[in-house]
Order: sequence, then C-alpha cells, then structure tokens
Amino acid sequence: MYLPGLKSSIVAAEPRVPFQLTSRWIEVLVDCPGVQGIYTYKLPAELDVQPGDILSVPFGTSQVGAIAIRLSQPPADLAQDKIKEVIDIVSAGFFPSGYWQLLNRIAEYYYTPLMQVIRVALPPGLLGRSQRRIRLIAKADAATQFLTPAARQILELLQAQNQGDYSFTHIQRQVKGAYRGVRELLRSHLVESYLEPPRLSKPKRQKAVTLVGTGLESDITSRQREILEVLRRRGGDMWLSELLQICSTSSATLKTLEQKGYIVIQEREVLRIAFDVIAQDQPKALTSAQSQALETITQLDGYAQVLLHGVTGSGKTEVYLQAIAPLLNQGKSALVLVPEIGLTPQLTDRFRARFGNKVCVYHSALSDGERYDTWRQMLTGEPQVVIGTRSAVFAPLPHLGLIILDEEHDSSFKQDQPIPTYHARTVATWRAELENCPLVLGSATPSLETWVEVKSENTLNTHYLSLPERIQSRPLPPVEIVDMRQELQQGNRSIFSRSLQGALQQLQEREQQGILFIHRRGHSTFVSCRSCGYVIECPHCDVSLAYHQTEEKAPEILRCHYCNYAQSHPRHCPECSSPYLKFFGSGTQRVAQELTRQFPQLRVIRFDSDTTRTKGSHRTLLTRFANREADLLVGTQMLTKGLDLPQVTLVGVVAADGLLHLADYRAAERAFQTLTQVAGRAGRGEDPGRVILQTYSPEHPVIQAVQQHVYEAFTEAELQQRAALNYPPYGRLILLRLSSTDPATVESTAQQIAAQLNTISNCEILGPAPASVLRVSNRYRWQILLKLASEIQPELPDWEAMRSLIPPSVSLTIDVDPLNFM
DNA sequence: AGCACGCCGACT
DNA sequence: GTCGGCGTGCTC
Repeated sequence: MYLPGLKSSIVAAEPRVPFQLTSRWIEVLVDCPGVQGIYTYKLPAELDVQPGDILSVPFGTSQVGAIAIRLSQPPADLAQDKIKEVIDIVSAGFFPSGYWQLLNRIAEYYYTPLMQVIRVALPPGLLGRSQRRIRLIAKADAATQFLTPAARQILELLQAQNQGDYSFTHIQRQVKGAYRGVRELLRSHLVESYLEPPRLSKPKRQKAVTLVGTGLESDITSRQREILEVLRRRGGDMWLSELLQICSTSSATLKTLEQKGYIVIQEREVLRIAFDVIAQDQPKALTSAQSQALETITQLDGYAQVLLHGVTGSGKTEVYLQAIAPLLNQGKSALVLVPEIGLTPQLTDRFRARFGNKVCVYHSALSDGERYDTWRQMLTGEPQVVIGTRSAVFAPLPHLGLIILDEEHDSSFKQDQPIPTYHARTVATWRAELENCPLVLGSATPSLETWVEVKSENTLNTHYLSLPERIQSRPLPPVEIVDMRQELQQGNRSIFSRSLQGALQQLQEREQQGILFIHRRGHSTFVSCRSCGYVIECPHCDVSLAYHQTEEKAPEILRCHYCNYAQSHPRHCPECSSPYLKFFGSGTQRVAQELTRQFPQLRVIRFDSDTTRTKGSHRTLLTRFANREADLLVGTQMLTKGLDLPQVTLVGVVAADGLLHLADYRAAERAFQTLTQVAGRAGRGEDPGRVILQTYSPEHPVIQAVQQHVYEAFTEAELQQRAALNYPPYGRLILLRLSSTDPATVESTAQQIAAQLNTISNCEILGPAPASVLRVSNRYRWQILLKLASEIQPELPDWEAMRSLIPPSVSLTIDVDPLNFM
C-alpha cells in the first residue's frame, strides 16, 4: 500500500507499529482568533485520539485548545521536525453524531468561522489558552540603576505585587515598551518567564462511600455498626465528608470498614448542580384540544415541525409535560428552549415538580463551573429534560427525542451581538432534522416566519395544532380601548384614563391584583429645558439621557440606555442656566411615582431590568406578588414573557403608542405580539379578567386586532404587505454592521464594502447608511442591508475574508436574518 | 491572539 | 550609531 507523503524512514523507525491501522498524526482546528487553517500534529503513543476530541496543543509560544478533525498523514510540504506533539486530551468523544454537521451548517449559513461556532457551543473553559506570565526570581537590589526606564518600571510593578507575578499582557498594558523591558530583565536574570497551562475546568472529584455486602456484620464494633446503620438509612451511598460529619468519626474507621469489605470508598465526580426540592405534581386532565394536540405530537415518528398555536392561558405547558413523560420512559431526552430563564421560574418549577431531578437548567447566568458540570451531566446519556435559553440549543444530549421551543415568536432567541448571529429557532429546526426528532414551536402569537412555514401547502412534515380556548373554558379578557386624546379634551391630564383610575380603585376593594405595562423603564425618556429647548444628551452616544428616580427623595440620575453612562440631574440647564428643566415621556419609575401619589393605599412592585438586575430577584418579586404582598405589578416587556399569575384580573397598558410607531418593518408584528401577550396575563384564574389599553391612535389596525383577538386576520394582512415589499418571511435579509471610533474610517469602509457586494447577483443592496443612532459608546456605526430572494444562499465572502478587506480599527458583524436594526 | 522580524525616524 | 515606534507575517 502506497501512502503519499509517508517517508520510509518513519516506517523503518517504528517497524512494529502497523501504520496502516494506527495513524500517528491528527489534523486539528486550533482555537486562536484569526487562525482558520487546519494544522497537523503528531500523536504520542499513549494517546488514543479520535475525531471530535478536544485537545490541548502547543501553538507558537503558547498552549491552546484544539479540536481533532481527522486522523491523517503528515503534510508533504512540511518538514517532519516542525510537527509538534499533541499535549493531552482535554475531553474525549465530545460530539454526538450529527452534531458536527449542525455546527458546520451554522458556520456556513451565518458566514462564521467554524471555530467561532464551536466556541458558542462548548462550555467556557474547555478550550482554555495558556498565558505567558512574568515573575521575579532574585531579590533585585543590585544593578537596577543600569536598567532602562521601561525595565525599571516593570521591576517596580512586579515588586509592588506581593507574589511578584503578573501576566505579560497586564505588563504590556501598564508599561510602554514592555517587550524590550522584559527581555532586558530576563537577560539580567531578575525575572523569569513561564507559561501557565490553561486552567481546564476539571470536573470536581470527591470521595464517596457505598455500602456493599449486607453480610453478618459479626466482626465489627458497635461504633462501626452505627456508621453502617447511618449509611444504610441514607440509601447506602453518601459523600465521605458528609458521613464523617454526621457520625463524627474519622476516616480511619471508614478505612477499617472498607478493609473488612462492608463499604467501598471511591472518587467520584461531583456535579455542581443545585436542586430545589419541590412538591410533586401529577398530570392534569386535558381539554379535548389539548389531548388532540398531545396525540398528534406523541404519534410523530422522526423529524417534523409542529406549531402549537394556543391562545394565552390555553395550557401549552401541560401538553409539553405530557409529551415528554413517555419519552423519558423510552430512555430519550427532551430539550425545552425558553426566551429567558429568569422570567419563567414557574415553568422550571413545574417541570421539576413533574420530573424531579431529571430536569436541568442551562443558561448564561450559570457560573462557568456550573455550566461545565451541567454539560458533563448531559453527556452521560441519562434520559433527562434540559430547559434553557438560546444557547441551550447546543446541549449535547445523546438521545434527543423532542425539542420544544416555547414562545417561539420571542426575539431573544436571536443573537445579534457576537457572531454567529444565530436564531435558536433556525438552529433547532436543523438539529431536529439531524437528530430525526420532532420540533414543537409553541406560541399564542406565532411569528410570521413560522406561520408561513407551517401553513404553506408544499412543506412536508409540518403540523398545525391549535388550542383556540383557554383551559376550563375561561374567556379571553375583554379589551377596552381608551382614546387618550379624548381624555385630554375632557380635561383629564393624568397619565391614567378615568377608566383605568376606576379599575385601579376597585382593585383593593375587590382584593384582586393587576399588572400595568409600560413600554420603557426609567422615569422619563428625556429631559429638556423649557427656556431654550436644550435636550440633555449622552456624551458618548447620540441619544438623550433618560431621567431616573427610584423613589421620592432618592438621588435624581440621568442615564443613557445605550451605554449605561450616568450623571446626576443638573439643577440648571447646562446651556442657558435656566432652572426650568422638564421631563418628557413616562417610564416605569414615573408611573410608579404617579401611582403612589394618586393611589397612596395601593401597594406596587416595579418589575423591570432596573429592579431585577440581581440573581434570583425575578423569583423574589414574583413570589412576593403571588403572596399578595402587593396589589399591582408595574413593568416592561418582561411582563409579556409567559408569566402565569392566576390571581391577576386587571391588565393596563399605559401607552401603546410607543410600540406602534417604531421604524422597522416588523414594528406592527412585534406590537401585536407584545400587546396580545400582555393582555393574555389577565383572567387566567377563577376570576374573569379585564384589559384597559390606552392609546392616542385607537384606530390603528394593531390595536383593533388586539382588541378583537384576531390573530389570523391581522397576520394575513401583514403578510400581504411583506410579500409586496419582499420582506421576510418572503425575502431574506442580511445586515452588515460596521463600527469604529473614527467616523470617517467606518463610512469609507462601508462604502468600499458596498461597492464590493454590488457584484453579487440576485441581491438588492440598501445603504450603506448610518445606524439609526449613529454613535454609541463613542463608536460610530454604519450598516449595509442586503435583501435577497428567499432560498438563495448568496456567495458572500465569509466573515474572515470580509474581515481581511477592512482596516483593523473597524469591527464587523454579519447579521443573517436580523431582527434588531438598531 | 502573541510574538517574531524588519524598516523607519529621533535621541544618548 | 542605537533606541523605540509599529506594520507584516507566522504559528503544525
């Protein structure tokens, strides 16, 4: 057998290795930004590397993470001695079958280097990079006066630190000319340079004690018998430390027991996963629509896309739960994707109550260690339910039987910040195809994309399931539209209409609870001078500052909602020194203040990103509300995301207009979804609900559609407009975002790229144009929008190729199927 | 990303 | 002359 590139000397050197069977080289993808090529490494005899394994390899001067692609021969154009050896296997067999294809497909569709895709899919720390560090070696008292200023500065820096040890990058940031300075210090043996190996999140291991052989127990002392009894009561398996503590005994006693053969002590992985103990829950009786939907889903075999279109409060979650239960018994797992985990503590609680510790939660708020452990736990292949946000679509569950994407219309499934700019719904579709399992998309207000996909005649394997009624035949709440122009005409200058005032008044009398929806957080949208008209703006962004005051007498702060810059509220206009500064627009804080003024007896909880910033605060606030510690929940978008609060009877929308008049093609769809979802929070329990919707444009088609609960009519009208303009779901969009600290450079780069792209056929180029807010955090932003016929994957250069065309000071993101046009 | 090498201007 | 800046190219 002739193997190209395999020199005979190698074979001669290792005559006993059957080289046809054991390839001694591996091609890998290294984890280094800006490096996309494939590199070949030698395999040490003791390592059994398989494609898909995660390795650590030497690369340049540092040690980096790498992914084994395939076993191979050494490249012909490379000297043998240049090939380095793989250092170690970090994690073997990471990728379930089909997973590679999934990642490749994402890389291709979202124009992202494969390595970047792998990085979002893997838990952090798995591809750790080693770090060059510098530390003092000698008491440097002599000869320092001959050092150059840079070297002396570095020395002083190191001496100031108690370990005398810094990373090289840190020194580079602190001292100019660090490179030469360090070299000088190295030459004079004052410091040494070393590589800190990547800190791999090794699984935490602990000693466990297991009871074995329930023998006669004749040859043991009473103390030992006592220990065995404790162990037996605890199920015969405990952590060593725990057992020691409970029995207040020593490990020597346990050793004796082990020697006598009553117990086994072994090291085992500890999984850092927290479980709350929650009361058991039993499957509930289903409505006929629910059981029909359940039947369809459970009878699916292999890939299918199902839209579960259930009005708010129709019991979609119960369908999910009962669809998952049989899968677990078959030894399969299920993946449940939700928009934001923090917002749906009730959902996770319900899953836990039904499936106990078979449920695990995976999202970005987990610590690196927790995330790593959850990953390992998934790889075990135990049947389980993973609930998670967007990135959980990559959860490495080996026997996936079902994917559920709840609230599928929600835009937080789309990532628009770092590449890949993937949509979890799109990725979930591919994943379901590759795993050959059903995908269930649930929503009360399905996205137009999904609607068209499922309703289209020529798509195979799609099902439309409808839950048109709420459970127990509860009615959808009536929606009352209040024309705020008339309120003003009739002399009501309050932000609450008379109707809403009345409803709020009744709330406490009737011992009911309500929700008030406000489009934005903060107090006021902007502050302006009544004398000269000056509007206070952010020094770093081209937007006005929002006024924030958490409560009466709290410090008054102006805050930028783009870059989070804050300053105290000035007493006088910075332009003309006039003291007459006025607030415009109303946010959650303003509304909450207004409520305490007009309804001092009403107990209010504010629920927005200001009050829910800390971990667990969602749950705390919602629990307080559920315990009736407040009458009213005042909040933003967060209120729309699947909250199930049965005691809520009143929903008020303070001003719908902020939602209606946003300037992008999806504004109407989003406004309809948001308003329908908020309205849907009312009347989910025994008592009937009521919705009061305040607006200045009551005749707007979105308002009409929300009032009449007519999803379909609204959608069909909206789709006609989309089709006419070739917008999604008919056409496709790709947005290129460019930004730089230098306004001229971005603009010219944008122009240049647009000119390049002009050569692509079947593609309409809109722009380049400055972003709607040109400057954010002192970066100037330009955009180019590509509009294409659907089903065409344009021959765009990939991100790396595009990147190489533009100056390094300009950052670029290719956003495929963008939802956010800011 | 790091870290080399190599080319250019301004100081002992 | 050399020091120190930074643009360019490579890493199996």
